[in-house]
Amino acid sequence: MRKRASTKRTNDPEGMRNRVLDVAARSFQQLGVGRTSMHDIQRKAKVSTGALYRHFPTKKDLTLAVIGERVSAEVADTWIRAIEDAPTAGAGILAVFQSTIDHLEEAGKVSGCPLGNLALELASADEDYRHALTDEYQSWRKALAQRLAREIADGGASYAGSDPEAFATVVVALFSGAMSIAKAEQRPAALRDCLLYLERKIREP
Amino acid sequence: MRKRASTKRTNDPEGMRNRVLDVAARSFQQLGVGRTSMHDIQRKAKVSTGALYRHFPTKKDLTLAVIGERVSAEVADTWIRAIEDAPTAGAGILAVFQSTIDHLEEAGKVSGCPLGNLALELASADEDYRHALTDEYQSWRKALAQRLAREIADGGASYAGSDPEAFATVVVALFSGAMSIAKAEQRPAALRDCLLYLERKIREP
Amino acid sequence: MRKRASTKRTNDPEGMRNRVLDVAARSFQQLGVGRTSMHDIQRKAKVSTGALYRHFPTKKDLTLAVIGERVSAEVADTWIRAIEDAPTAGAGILAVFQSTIDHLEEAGKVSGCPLGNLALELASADEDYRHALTDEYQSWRKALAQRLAREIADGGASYAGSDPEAFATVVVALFSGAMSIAKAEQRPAALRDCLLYLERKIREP
Amino acid sequence: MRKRASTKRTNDPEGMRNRVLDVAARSFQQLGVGRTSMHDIQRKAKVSTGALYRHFPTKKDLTLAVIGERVSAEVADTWIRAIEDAPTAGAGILAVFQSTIDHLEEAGKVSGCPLGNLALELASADEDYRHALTDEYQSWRKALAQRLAREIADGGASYAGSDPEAFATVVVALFSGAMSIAKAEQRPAALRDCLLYLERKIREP
DNA sequence: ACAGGCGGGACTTCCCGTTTAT
DNA sequence: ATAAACGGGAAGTCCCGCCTGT
Repeated sequence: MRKRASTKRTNDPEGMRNRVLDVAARSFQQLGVGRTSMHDIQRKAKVSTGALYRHFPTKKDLTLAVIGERVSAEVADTWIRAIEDAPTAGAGILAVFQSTIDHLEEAGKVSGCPLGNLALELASADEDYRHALTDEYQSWRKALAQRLAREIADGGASYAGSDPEAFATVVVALFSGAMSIAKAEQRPAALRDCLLYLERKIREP
Repeated sequence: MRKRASTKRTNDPEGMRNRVLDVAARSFQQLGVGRTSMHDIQRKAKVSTGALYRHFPTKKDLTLAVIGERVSAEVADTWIRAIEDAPTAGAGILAVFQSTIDHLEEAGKVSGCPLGNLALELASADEDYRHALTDEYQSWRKALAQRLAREIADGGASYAGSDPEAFATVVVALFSGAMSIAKAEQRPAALRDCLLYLERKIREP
Repeated sequence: MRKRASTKRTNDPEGMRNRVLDVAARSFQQLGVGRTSMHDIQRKAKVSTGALYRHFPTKKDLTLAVIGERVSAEVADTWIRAIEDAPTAGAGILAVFQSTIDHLEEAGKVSGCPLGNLALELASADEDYRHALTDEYQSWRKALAQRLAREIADGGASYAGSDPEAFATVVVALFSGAMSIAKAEQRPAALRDCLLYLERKIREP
Repeated sequence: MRKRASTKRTNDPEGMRNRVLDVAARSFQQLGVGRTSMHDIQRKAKVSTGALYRHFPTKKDLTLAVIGERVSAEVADTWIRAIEDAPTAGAGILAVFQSTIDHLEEAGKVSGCPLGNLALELASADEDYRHALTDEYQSWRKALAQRLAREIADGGASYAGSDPEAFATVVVALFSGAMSIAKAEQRPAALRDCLLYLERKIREP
């Protein structure tokens, strides 16, 4: 009862895995996990069912891999490195808001914060998702808080008060929330309002 | 204790409609729209298929009704009335954060902001949803901004700067974002951090 | 985790079932059962997985339905009616051979005898298939044998000897075997040889 | 009883090849090519994957080898030699039918004609298969036709008419077709009917 | 008005033929 | 030469939103 069709095949597990993760990350970001079917991923990544399920036995496995390998990297690239490379924590924060606004305007549409999207969609679904997502939030806030703490110790960053952790949370919440509103409205106005507010607080505390 | 002069018919269209909306709103909030099935709603609201579809011909109709009638009311109850009834806008904002934290601790679990949940899930799915949701965000910010504007005109609310609209957005973003984090972490710590920050800014500007 | 997409739908169980059977019968005949996938059938019949499996829970169910409703009808149309309508059994037999050859030449390819194809492929796979297939062979031979018996009783059809059953089997075997060879060779030469032989036997016994 | 002067290596390439062909031929005959997996063959022939693929890089190669070396030999043994060794072509034909019936009754099951089975399964799949299979049919008919031609030239075999080629085809078709029916019915009745018919035609033309 | 039928499609399991690391 | 990994794809289960005969 089997069909045999012989076309040449090449084994490239690493490339295959990456292709799937890329496609999945992109679709999860734009449509959400629920609206992305495994079949869509197969088609867009040009991967067969067998190959897909060899690397990611369930959709959950794939989703967790996207969170741990792609969303995580995106948070690191967008926020953590930016914060660390900036002259001051405050300058880094403002820079990220500004560059996010620029990107959104270029793109012409707002698909939201990769981490925030998944957090809202998956947090109530499953403990494993929740843990993976809190880990990402933790890294994000920790990177911010550590930089702030250093500056506070050096007598700077007075806008953050004496509690760098709390202020890090405020920044993360502000960004996540503004992104939610921006996504609903499909325009970055909310982000711009928050940037304005932060500029005032950071530059003239 | 007396029997009401009621008709023979056991039907109660209005009551049924409300029952369905209640069940749906609750489930949408806790599981999301996608994970809530019409069958579940039927069962929990004790309504038959035909009766349900008489009132809400499609799931989309039901969802829009939940947004326009239930989520809207929740935003009004939780934020708009609280802001208007409080002695000052600032006090109102702090009170809402505080009471939200109290509620979450009582409930022992965090299902997130009703509006934020739906916004993230539905915004990218359909224009009709998006419009209904932005309307809610607008009302929320507008109520805040108007109160702030009044106080600024009276020489108060200096923490809000000169732009009440922008500060309103900041508050909404802060609340939404903190709720996202709180939902992911299943604890209201992020809200508490934000409350702390706001207290400092509002009380000693 | 569900996607909802609303496109209009129409319920037509009967039409759907027939569309599937048509497509399946055609593909089973041309490619064989084993080389026809349920997915192929879905695509060609423009039927969704759910709809397909509602009508035919397994591939076996579909295959048995094709045998009992389509192959059966084809045998009836091609052989049984032709035999009954012909002036004599012999004339009928020759006519079927001739018209088969004509059809094959027109088509330019030989996909074999619908019943024979399935018989060879499925007989060793499963008892249920076997029974369904033998039933068809029986009807075919029975129709031939009865016609022959009538003519023998009337003093005709001397070429068939005194045993109409055995001669019916010979005709069926001759046709099936010639079709096998014709399919392998992709030309109707074998059928023509058999027709020649039968003509000689029937016309000048 | 003496030990053979053999090499250290336990390998026996020729023997392995034969073992594989035997196992494959047997399984192809009983289950068909499609229902026979390379893994089954490996296991039954006690050969490792690599060893198998050294001799037969693809399943197609193996299948063609089975056709060209095993099926071919079976046709030669069963029909061609029998025809040549018999006192007359007619006697040979009858003998083959008879011995086939005897074998089937002994075996208690009917797996069909090795050539016919493969022909039906593979003819429509691939040109290479088709050619290999038509070659076998050709040899079979040719052997029959040549013997008949000799006898006709000697004034015998009047039952075959003047066209030995056509009658050879009739015999082959009759055998193949009867085998199909016998396989479907799992009893050699159809073959017996055909034998009866042929006896009458050949003995008392 | 209602229960059950219908069509839609997502997800997963299974196994097969082939390739590759060892 | 061997066993394990790999990519391909068929078959099936499940449930959902919607429609319809009674």
